[in-house]
Amino acid sequence: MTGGTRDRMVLGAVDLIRRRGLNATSVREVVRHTGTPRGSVGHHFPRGKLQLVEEALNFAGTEVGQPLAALVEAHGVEAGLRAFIAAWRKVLEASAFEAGCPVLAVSVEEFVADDGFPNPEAQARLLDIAEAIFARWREVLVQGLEKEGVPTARAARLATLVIASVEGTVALCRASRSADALDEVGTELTALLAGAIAAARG
Amino acid sequence: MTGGTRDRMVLGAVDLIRRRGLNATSVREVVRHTGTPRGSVGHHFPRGKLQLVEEALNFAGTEVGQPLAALVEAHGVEAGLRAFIAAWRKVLEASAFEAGCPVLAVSVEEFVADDGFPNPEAQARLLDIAEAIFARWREVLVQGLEKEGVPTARAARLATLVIASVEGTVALCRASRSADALDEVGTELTALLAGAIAAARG
DNA sequence: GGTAGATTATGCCATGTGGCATAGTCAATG
DNA sequence: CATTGACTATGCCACATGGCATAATCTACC
Repeated sequence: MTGGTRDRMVLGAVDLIRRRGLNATSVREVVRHTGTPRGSVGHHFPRGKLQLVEEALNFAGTEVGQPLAALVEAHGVEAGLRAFIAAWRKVLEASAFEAGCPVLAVSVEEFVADDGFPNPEAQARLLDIAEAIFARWREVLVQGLEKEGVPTARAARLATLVIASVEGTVALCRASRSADALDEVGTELTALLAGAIAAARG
Repeated sequence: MTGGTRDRMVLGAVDLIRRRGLNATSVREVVRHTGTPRGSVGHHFPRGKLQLVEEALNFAGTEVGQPLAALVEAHGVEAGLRAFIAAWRKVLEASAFEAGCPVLAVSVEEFVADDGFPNPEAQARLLDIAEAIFARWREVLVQGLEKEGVPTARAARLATLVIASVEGTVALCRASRSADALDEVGTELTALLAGAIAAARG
């Protein structure tokens, strides 16, 4: 099933949105980039570009969230944080700092339809998806922290901080074309979580 | 001098990039949006859209950095952090969570020229500017922290964390159309800085 | 008043875009 | 082997975009 035209299109959309952002990613470019038949777009995605982007977002969200959840479950939040950061470093370095997080990209842009106008409904759909993805990632961390004894309110704040700061750091790294910021943020977040867990135990 | 055509264009570009992002912001839209003469674009910005965007970025960067530096200088890092967060909350709430940080937007997109192709040189110029802006903001915090006795290395890490997490949080807030994440992150960052300063004193 | 330079008005161009319609191809099934 | 439905090929549309060229208009300043 993988390798089908449809999947290649979704994958290609993820990759292009990662690099160029939402509006700079054209359906035609996805098609060129993936060597996929142009005429099949309307067949596989009857709702057009919006549907393609929605599926790309959900795919990317799961691709990150699934392993994260498994790792936190198996080895705890701290291991999860390390893996989360390591995964983003890999995305950055493997692309010479040209690729980032597609969910962030969508959160920061406004979807402009083919008529050149923003479409409030479409925009709301995309933001709903982005919000849900971030929420899922966050929830994984919240539960991991609670499992370590961190009180709910604190766990919630820390989880938000982790997601927000890592996403922000990935953007900073793209701007500076360097992973240094990831190291700095990783160090502080690691210590912060360790401290919160230690405090919960004491 | 303020209110001139040129300045209105730069201001308009800042506002549109804030909301729509880099590539969804067209020069023509800036012109429409500001009631500014279309024919003057080439006159005031001979290097075209790229130049407009460059100036918009630098303007936005200074608009944030200047007050931040003044506040940190006058009342310390913790006051600076509070103001930094409050400023972003204002941007978010005043726009119904439709506006964010233009520097972040540029960091996350790839500039695509009018021929439909990305231009490596142009992209590098924009990233250089974004990097410099983030670096300036960060430097303000670093110096503020050092002034409170926080060791250089730690101050650097904390400053990066603050910039990255607030930028990330603004994006999260756009996705969730709520300022809740800003509260959570603000609480944690405030405590973190206070702790680092207290530790430096003790 | 007139003249030079800065500013604006307006139209054109090549090109890209998303969506669609029509027609063609292919594979599985009867 | 024929037929049916999924998939693909290709061209077209209306529209937007950035840049430019030419002409008109303002605005000092002499």
